[in-house]
Amino acid sequence: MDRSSSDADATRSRRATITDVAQLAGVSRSAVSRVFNAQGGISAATEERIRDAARKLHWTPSATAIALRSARSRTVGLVLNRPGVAEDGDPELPSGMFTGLEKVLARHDFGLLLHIATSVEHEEQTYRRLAEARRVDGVVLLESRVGDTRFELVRRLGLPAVLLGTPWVDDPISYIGHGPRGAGMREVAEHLLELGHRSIAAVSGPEDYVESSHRDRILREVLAAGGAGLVAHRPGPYTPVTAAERTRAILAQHPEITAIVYATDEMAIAGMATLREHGLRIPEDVSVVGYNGTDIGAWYSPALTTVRRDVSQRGRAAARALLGLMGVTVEASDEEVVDPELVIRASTAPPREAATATATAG
Amino acid sequence: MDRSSSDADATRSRRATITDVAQLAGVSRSAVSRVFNAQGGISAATEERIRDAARKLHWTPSATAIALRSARSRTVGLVLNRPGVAEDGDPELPSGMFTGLEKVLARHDFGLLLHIATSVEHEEQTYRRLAEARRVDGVVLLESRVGDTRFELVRRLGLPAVLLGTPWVDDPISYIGHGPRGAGMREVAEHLLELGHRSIAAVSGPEDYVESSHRDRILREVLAAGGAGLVAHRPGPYTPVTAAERTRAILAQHPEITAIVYATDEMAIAGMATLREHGLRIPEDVSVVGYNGTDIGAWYSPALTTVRRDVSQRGRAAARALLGLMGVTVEASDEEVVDPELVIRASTAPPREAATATATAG
DNA sequence: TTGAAAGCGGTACCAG
DNA sequence: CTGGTACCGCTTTCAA
Repeated sequence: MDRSSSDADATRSRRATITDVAQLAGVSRSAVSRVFNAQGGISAATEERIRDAARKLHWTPSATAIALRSARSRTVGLVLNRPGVAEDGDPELPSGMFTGLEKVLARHDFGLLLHIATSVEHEEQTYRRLAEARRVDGVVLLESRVGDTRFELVRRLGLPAVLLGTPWVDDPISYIGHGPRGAGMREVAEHLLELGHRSIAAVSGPEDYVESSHRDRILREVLAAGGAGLVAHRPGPYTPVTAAERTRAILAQHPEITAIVYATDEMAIAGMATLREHGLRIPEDVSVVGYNGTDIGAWYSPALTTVRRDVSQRGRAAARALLGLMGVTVEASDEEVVDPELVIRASTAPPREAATATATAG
Repeated sequence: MDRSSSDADATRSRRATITDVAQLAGVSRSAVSRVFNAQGGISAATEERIRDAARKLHWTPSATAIALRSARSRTVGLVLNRPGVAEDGDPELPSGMFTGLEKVLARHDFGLLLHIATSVEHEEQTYRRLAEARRVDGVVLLESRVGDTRFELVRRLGLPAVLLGTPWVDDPISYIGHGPRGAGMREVAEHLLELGHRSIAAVSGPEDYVESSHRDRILREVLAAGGAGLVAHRPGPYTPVTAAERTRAILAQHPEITAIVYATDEMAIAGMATLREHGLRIPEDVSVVGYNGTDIGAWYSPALTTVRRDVSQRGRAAARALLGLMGVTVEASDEEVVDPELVIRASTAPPREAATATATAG
């Protein structure tokens, strides 16, 4: 009873269309359409018949037909730019962000179309294609870059867009910025200053990433104001391998540093491994701070001091903003924008000098 | 020259349609269609004019119109089932898999529609919606479960599907299985046996996940054949917190164990933290093995012994299989299916007893 | 080699 | 309150 029947069903029985429903209910297609678009003007009895028919036929309006008719696909595009994927790297996806985005989009019956690009050109090419083929009604832009040409591009394409980050120049694009507080770096700097660190290094993200350079700037400013210095600053891609390499370079040139701030938790972990290879203990010899990332750092030993940010919340905010731009009425959100939070764990401690000084003083 | 012109362009100039192109080229719409579908039967001169016109108008066929006309959306759906997302957990996305999938799909001009469900019911509901609204031409099923009802569901929905995993029962569904070799667990078991371990525990994934139970079974079998025992076996969700909890339970009940095999690298890291809390050294007192995951384990100290699997390759294979099912001719792939590979690092070593025995014997 | 016309599955305007 | 009908943008016979 099973082997062939299901196959046959799938092949034979054409899916029901609005016409089938109308016929079964004995009404016109317009009537069916009205019922399912809550336009009113249909008698209760008729509506009942129509809904019955639809239920019986398992009918749901075709998203494609609606898309054609309304010139809206109810889909949002997201292009992840991951250079290096070509070489089979397995880049981490910003998972929290996805869940945040998807949650809000799904609630409004929007889909999320994911693409992965391997270069800036490839990325822009992808937006262009998505827009021209009208596959999406809008896009979420990730990773704000210095010199970013995407705002201009999406505008030319007539594509509503929201940037998850802060634009590098004053630009009318909608964005979910990193907030006024320096994305948590102020707290990091203050924490290190309080502990007594004066020679600090940063292994940061790509130089042309707005957020990365913003974080560096805040770090540098607050440290300077506190009488300390960012003695070394090594930008680079967000990869553990780079972090290890940068850490080695810093140790070679600035053996005096007592703390290193990494751009991600993964990089911090790779950095700690490198520090250990050099016979340095954490946090006794060098304090280490991570950022964001998974909470895997909590399990590391020593547990990693880091900055936690609610990326999922940011994703939701971006989705709401984008829906608004696309003309969808979104429920007003009472959601607070939460500031990044410094999570102090065991990888930061007073530097040896300070500890000694204190001991001597005491 | 810019402030208003671009805005106006976006608002005013309706996007070009095939009719515009036809008019500009002085031909019929059919002619344009033929040119862009490589159907031949158009003189070189005409084709040239048509292409010129299209270029001038920046015209690209509308994906929605094509979708309606052809009854295919050129989109593949992927529903991630992440219970717990509701509570703001940030589940890791299987990134490598996505890049693998996307790469192949994009090459064939297919999009990847991502959804996130928070329960099995929600997940099935999502497939149903996607199918009924004809938003996708097929779906990729993740995480094969015991008692899985999705195969039956997608069949009923007439939705081509490929399971990334092995079905729990003999089922006609297409799938990219975990291979005959026990997904690398045979190697893990042999490695531990060779080192001399005899009392081994497993902190594995959810009991109703086919792959998890398969891995457990292989582990148990190979260990038994080698005269060792899987003395403790604690399934649970793939989370570090669970891993820590399970590790504590194992230590309490089976202090004699000398090695623990974890379901993921993240879990292994949490487990190692727990072992340390109990004053145990790794690998001197307890050997630890992870699985898959990011390569963050390489930077852990001690570097984590794990099983590496090319998930991106599996993603590509799934995409090719699915495209095939949907009637797309995919280039024959010369890609070898690579077996999971045991990566021996520093977290595994001979157990103390064995080490002593050897020393005594030597 | 090319054009005309009939849809694909809906929506919305206009009558009645 | 309900039905008829002209599209949305493209593909595909069928004729010419």
